[in-house]
Amino acid sequence: MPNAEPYRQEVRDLALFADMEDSSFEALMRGSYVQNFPPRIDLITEGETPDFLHIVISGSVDLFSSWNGRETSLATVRPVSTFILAATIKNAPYLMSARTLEKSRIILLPSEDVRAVFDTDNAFARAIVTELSQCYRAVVKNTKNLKLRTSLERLANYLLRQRGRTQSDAFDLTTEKRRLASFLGMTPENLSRAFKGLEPYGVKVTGNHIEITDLKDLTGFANPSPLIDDHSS
Amino acid sequence: MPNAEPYRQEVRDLALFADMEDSSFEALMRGSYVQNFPPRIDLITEGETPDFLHIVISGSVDLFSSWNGRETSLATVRPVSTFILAATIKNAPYLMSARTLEKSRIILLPSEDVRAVFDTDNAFARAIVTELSQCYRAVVKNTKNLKLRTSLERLANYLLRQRGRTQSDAFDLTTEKRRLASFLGMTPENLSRAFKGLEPYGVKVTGNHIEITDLKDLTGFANPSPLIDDHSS
DNA sequence: CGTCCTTTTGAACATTGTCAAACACTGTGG
DNA sequence: CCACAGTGTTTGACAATGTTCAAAAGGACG
Repeated sequence: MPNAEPYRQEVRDLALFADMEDSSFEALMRGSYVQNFPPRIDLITEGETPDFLHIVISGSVDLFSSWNGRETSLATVRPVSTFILAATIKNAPYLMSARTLEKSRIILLPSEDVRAVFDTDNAFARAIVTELSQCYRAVVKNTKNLKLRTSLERLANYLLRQRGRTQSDAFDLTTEKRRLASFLGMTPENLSRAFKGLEPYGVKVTGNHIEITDLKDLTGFANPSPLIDDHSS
Repeated sequence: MPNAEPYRQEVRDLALFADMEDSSFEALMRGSYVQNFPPRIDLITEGETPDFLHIVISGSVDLFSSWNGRETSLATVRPVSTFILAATIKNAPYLMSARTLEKSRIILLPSEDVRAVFDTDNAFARAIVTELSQCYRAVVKNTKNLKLRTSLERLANYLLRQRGRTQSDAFDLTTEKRRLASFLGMTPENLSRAFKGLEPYGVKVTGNHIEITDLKDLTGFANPSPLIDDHSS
């Protein structure tokens, strides 16, 4: 397997790796691999023990989970960022499965190396705290979103967030509707109807394309809150 | 306000504080307070900036959140453990509110002190990583519980978890049913009916008292998974 | 063009929430 | 000690929300 050397700088620029000692970073890169995956390839399966910390360089990855024949999408990982840090550090079984959504390039850092560097490099240990805090808070926000809102409200707020990301009232969904439905905690059928249900609030849907024609109205209905929808803090 | 000195050992024994330098621990204890709160007192409100890291010494605390006039219970904190660590470390607004459920004794460590010690004490920084990983994984499990299971299944698994905690087929609920409903993501009325719905699987309810008369049957229905229900790893 | 998959639509159904009322429990003050 | 208020719980009827199943429509791709 090819070494991850060509992507050294991209990795180094991630907040997680930016402040660590050069020697620690070298140690991590030494055992690293890059791999290219086609779409819809399973990368990890929940319940397994973490062999690698994964870094998405290009493409995108779906984190999902199954139980009793049901399946739900929990998050999408986009470049450049890592996933399953907590499992790697604790050396505990994955709680989520991961599969590529599209052709993706992924760096694999052996978990043992990550833990070894965590034990010796204090700056790295602190960067992990920052990263985990962020992840924790993101999941708490997601839980509030699920428990405090109806599916229609979740969709409305999702669209407002996309609007914020793209800085535009018209944009394309970056996600298959099927997966979006799962992510928002509903069935595809229900999502389809939810889009219709937002029409009165100024949402126009044409295939993948969304147009928000009455921002004030939609915002009034969605009532977004920084304590749920802000994805930066 | 009284200093937390009398509870020094209980705090020191927490995994979060066990490995840190003596001098760091002193620095934390120096600025600390203990306070006794009556039941149903608001301790913190979501959106505020974290002044203190809280440690529950006795009693219990409800973590909850509100939006648009709705409210949901997210967790219960029982002795001896801390809460809102992530907000304290990131110095970011609380995502949850907290109130005492019963008469409670709580230690308050000034957030600034906690962050200062985090910056200088490497063992403490690593202990925080362990704690945050655990919290993160707990919330992920909770999300899976919410998204993959019906309310009846969540209740069944909750009862099995209580059975595990008490090591007994007959036990009392430690929580008001009203709050349990909110925690499980349903209304009190729905919970009441859910208890009835579990009767066929060998669950007998008398007020607060639960008796599991057919463990095999209930387990068959609940189908618990370590990747959702195990609250230790 | 045909196949496969996603999306949409309709209808029936299941689950969950809402509202109102009755009931049970707790603690207070007369 | 009892009456009473206040709160939590249960029950019933109903409404809203969400799911399932089936089928049609639309797109992507070999």
